[in-house]
Parts: sequence; C-alpha cells; structure tokens
Amino acid sequence: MGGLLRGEVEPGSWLRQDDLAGQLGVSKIPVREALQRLAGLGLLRFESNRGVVLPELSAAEAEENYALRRGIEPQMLERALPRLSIVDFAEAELALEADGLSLTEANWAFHRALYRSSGWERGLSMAEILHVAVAPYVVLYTEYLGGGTDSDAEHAALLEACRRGDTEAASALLLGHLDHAQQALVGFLEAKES
Amino acid sequence: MGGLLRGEVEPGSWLRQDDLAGQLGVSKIPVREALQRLAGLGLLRFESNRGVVLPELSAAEAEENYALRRGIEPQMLERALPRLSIVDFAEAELALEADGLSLTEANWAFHRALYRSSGWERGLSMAEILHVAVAPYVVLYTEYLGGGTDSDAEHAALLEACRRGDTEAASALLLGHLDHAQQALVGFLEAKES
DNA sequence: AATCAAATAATCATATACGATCTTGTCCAT
DNA sequence: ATGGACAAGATCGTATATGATTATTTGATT
Repeated sequence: MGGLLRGEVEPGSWLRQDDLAGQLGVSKIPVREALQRLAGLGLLRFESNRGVVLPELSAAEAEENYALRRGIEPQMLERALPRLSIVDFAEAELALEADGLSLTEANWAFHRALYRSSGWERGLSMAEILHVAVAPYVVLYTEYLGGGTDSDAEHAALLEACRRGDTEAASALLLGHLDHAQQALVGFLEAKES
Repeated sequence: MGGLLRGEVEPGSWLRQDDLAGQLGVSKIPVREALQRLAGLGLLRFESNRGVVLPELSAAEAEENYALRRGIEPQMLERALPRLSIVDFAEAELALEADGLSLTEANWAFHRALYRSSGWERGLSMAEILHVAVAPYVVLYTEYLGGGTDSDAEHAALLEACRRGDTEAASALLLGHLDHAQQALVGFLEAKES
C-alpha cells in the first residue's frame, strides 16, 4: 500500500484482490475495504465486476492537481510558519537528505513537515492525496529523464526562508516551486500524450 | 447515504452496520465497503472494534473548511466562467428555487452548477466533501436560529455576475460569500463550544 | 443505596463459500 | 487465415457464519 506513495504501482494496472490478500495473509474482505478507502481518496477506481485499477493521469489532470496545491498549500505554510518548531525543521532537513526514502516519499515528508503545525488535518490529507496522485509520474520524470534537480535547490531555499520566519518569501518560493514542478510534469505528460 | 449531504445524520452518532444493512436489504459487507469509502472521503471515522461515527466539527475545523474552499472554489469558478452554458445557468437557477431539495443539497447544487464546467473532477469532489462536512451544522444554524437569509441574496448576485461574464466581480462575490458563511458558522460553533 | 464483578447481550471484524460476471482459449465455419 | 460461437478458467461481489471485542445488565457485597 505504501507502494502507492512511492509511485511503484504502474498507472493503468489492475490490483488483483486475491493476490493482495495472499501477500498480506488475510482474506479479501479487509483488502477490499482498504481499497474502498483508497477509492474514496480518489487514488483508485472500482470498475464494476472488473476490479480495481490505478487511474492514469492526463496532462490536464496534472495541471488541476498543481492548481489545487497552489490553492491550499501556501495557506497551510503561512499558518504553520510562526509555529514551526525545531522538530519540524529537523524533519524537513532529514527529508532533504532522504535516506531510506524514495524520491516521492521524501518529497511529501518535506512538505508535510512545513505544513503540519498548521493543524489543518483535512488540508494535510488533501495535500497528501495530491502528492500521491502524481507520484508515479514524478518517478518516471525524474528517474528516466533526469529532471527535478532544481527541486532540491528550491526545497533548500524554502526551508531557509522558513527558518528566517520570512512568510512573504516562503510563500513566494513555494508558489514558484509548484509552478516549476507543474510546468515540468505537465510538459512531460503532454509530450507523452502526443 | 444521501442523508449525509442533507445534514440529517447527527454528528457524534454511531452508524450501526446491521441497521443499515437491514434498511438496504443487503448484508453488512457492501455496507462496510460503502462506509469505508466515506471514511476515505473524511466524512466518517472508523473506531476499531467500536464501529463508525460521524465526527463532530469544531469551530477550528469549520474555519479550516472555509479556508480550503476559498483556496479552490474561486479557481474553479474563474476557469468555468467562460465556458458556462445555458444548462449550467438553468441548473443554478433551479437550485435557487430549491424545490424538493434540502437547504444543503440546494446549496451544493448551486455551487456545483457554477463550477462543473471547469472540468476539474478532483476539485469538484473536494469541494463537495467540504460542503457535506458542514451540512449538519448549516442545518442547525439556519433552521434553529434563522440565519442564512443573506446567503440567498449573495447567491443571486453571484449568478448575475456569472451571467454578465464578469470574472472579477464573480470571484469577489464568491470570496465574500464564503467569508460571510464562515463568519456565521464559526461564530455559531464557538458559542456552542463555550 | 452504592459499587464492583461477573454474566449476558450486542456489535464488530474477518474467514469461508458460492453465484455472477468477465476473460481467455478452443474449435468450427466461412 | 479470419471471424464468431462456445466452453473453461479466472476474478469479482456478497451472503452466511464465527471468533473477538465492547457494551449492558444483573446480582452480590459493603
């Protein structure tokens, strides 16, 4: 299941309930319930009498994804900024070093560390969904095409602005970061679609 | 299940699986799966070995709710505005008359009509969740305390701005509408909490 | 009368079983 | 060879049944 956040499940692939049940050593019932939860999150789709599929993401949907992130993440950051603790900074720092974490896991761990003190449970959950939804494509984009190296620099700059308590700068850096990531991924997907 | 959108289920109440199964004439398995989907949407909470409960909403969570709506709904409205068709206007108009619809159902039907042409499936689903989450309290607030009469006027003004194709005005009216609704509901909840 | 313990009842969570639906392979006709 | 009808296999969706956990009642003791 964590494979979803790691972007390891290929979009368009079918999740066989008996297989998952076997791997986990349980019956299909709890497996199906977990899959329904993920379907509620919008990460999977049930197709009647055919099973569960990981939906593919169009360029337009990726664009929507980042637009929604721009709508909610800066609010969370601004709200969290004055309350950020040394623990939050340490967690963000650790995510930048990214030991033992996949690229997409580290990505979300970094952002979450900066947002968590906002106290917005629903916003955090929505942001996580948006991160997970693009994970397989971010993996594709960065690992196969060598993109995303400037993402690290942007993360570092954002963290630094947060350390200074500079709300204006941090908010602007986050928006720019999201713009860049959107541009890269949407471009990648548009090329792939044509 | 639609009872959730109508705000008819009391927050804090437990949803008995056998009862629901009996009402629907099915076994508990599909009922539990549907509840898991709603739990994935964040509308219900499973408590281990105790069942499913409709969570209560704090004033802080209501504040978050409206902040998230301000983050995503204006984007959807601006994107949908140039593509709004006569069908969308008719649907919004019908929702204002609200025949056969509960207050909260009509509310969401109106907003959805104005957002749908944005083509943002995920954004629509997120907005709907945010609407449903406050539904029981909006019902409480309006039916028991006679509030929300200015909401109708704001809806009408917003629809008129959309008809004129005035993006600026529509966006501003929507933000103001959300601010008013937030103020009213958060105030109500804060009074209730103390 | 109040309190605690144990028994009873209610409810949950999941394994098993089975009919329904979809997929795949085979065979025949063209 | 190609296409279509049929059969065999795989997979899904849910009813039933059962052990586990929690809630409620009962009854004894102080």
